Amino acid sequence: MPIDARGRERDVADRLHSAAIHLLRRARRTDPLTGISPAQLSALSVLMSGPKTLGELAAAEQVRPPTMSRLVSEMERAGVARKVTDCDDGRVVRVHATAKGLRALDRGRAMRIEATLRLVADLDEGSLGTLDRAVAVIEDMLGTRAAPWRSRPKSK
Amino acid sequence: MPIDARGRERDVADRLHSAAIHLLRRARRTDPLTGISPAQLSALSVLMSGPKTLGELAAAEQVRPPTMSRLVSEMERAGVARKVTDCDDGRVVRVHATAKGLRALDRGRAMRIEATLRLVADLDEGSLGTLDRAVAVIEDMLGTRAAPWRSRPKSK
DNA sequence: TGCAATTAGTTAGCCTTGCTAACTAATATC
DNA sequence: GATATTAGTTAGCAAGGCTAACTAATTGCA
Repeated sequence: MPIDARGRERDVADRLHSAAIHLLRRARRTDPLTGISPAQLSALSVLMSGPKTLGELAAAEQVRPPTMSRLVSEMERAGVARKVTDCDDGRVVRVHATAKGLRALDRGRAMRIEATLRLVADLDEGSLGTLDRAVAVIEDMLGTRAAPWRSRPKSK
Repeated sequence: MPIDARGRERDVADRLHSAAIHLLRRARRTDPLTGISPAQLSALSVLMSGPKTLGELAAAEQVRPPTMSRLVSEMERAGVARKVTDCDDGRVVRVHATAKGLRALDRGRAMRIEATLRLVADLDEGSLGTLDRAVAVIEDMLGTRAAPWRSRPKSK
């Protein structure tokens, strides 16, 4: 199918992309208050389901290994994560969230979500349901399950 | 209403936020191919509906004036935008997209959207409809109408 | 066994894009 | 005409992407 025949899909893709940009720009404004950076917070949320190797973490976060390497090093300096070299394979690094990290996640997450929450809180039940379903569609689409903080065990 | 009573809203806000992050990380991977940066592309899309002052542009893009000032200067250097000092008020700078800028927008936009489109294209009709409605909800929520490239004149 | 290939992660160095603080220049106000 | 105020800019910082090139560990095979 030629791509130009996909008017509807293109329109949705376009507006979805734009909406994501503006949503994040809005949410980002509260970041300086949390004491933990967005990228760290996102990585911590992945670690909540258990330790991950650096590579797994990079893949989950859809960034390159060097990016994750630096991020994790900063997280270790900040005391929110710990790097543990694997016993069996000396190359792999397992990254654990520390107790401090988990606490920071709770705090930071709450603050970051707050901005989005303030928007969402004004919606009627129908709109909320629409968003809910759409997010599920996106999660499936990307193969990323949103961070499994709730009753949503990570299967991947 | 205490914030902890908002379980549903919080869950949606949380996952929406996370979905937006991962969606953009995915789309961003094509950026190096476009020859134009994401921020420039987004700004150009705003300019498509006509010239804007630098301040208006900053507000539309939800960034601070210095950020937009630099971005526009780079866009001018790249030949995709032009700054014109207002005749009546020598302080204000009107930013215009150039023809080259509009062409770049078409090209760049196409490439960026392509990544999202590839995801969206596999959805069934129902999921697509869900996304469509959700995006409309988000646009209303943020007061941002997605860039009016299509049949969606900017009213604001 | 020992050496080559592969794999995981790191280091170095670059770029973009946010920000605040402090500035300039133009306008508005009194 | 002196003083606000307003629009934008400059300077300087930080986060967080990337690639290229490296180290160290493991695998695999001759």
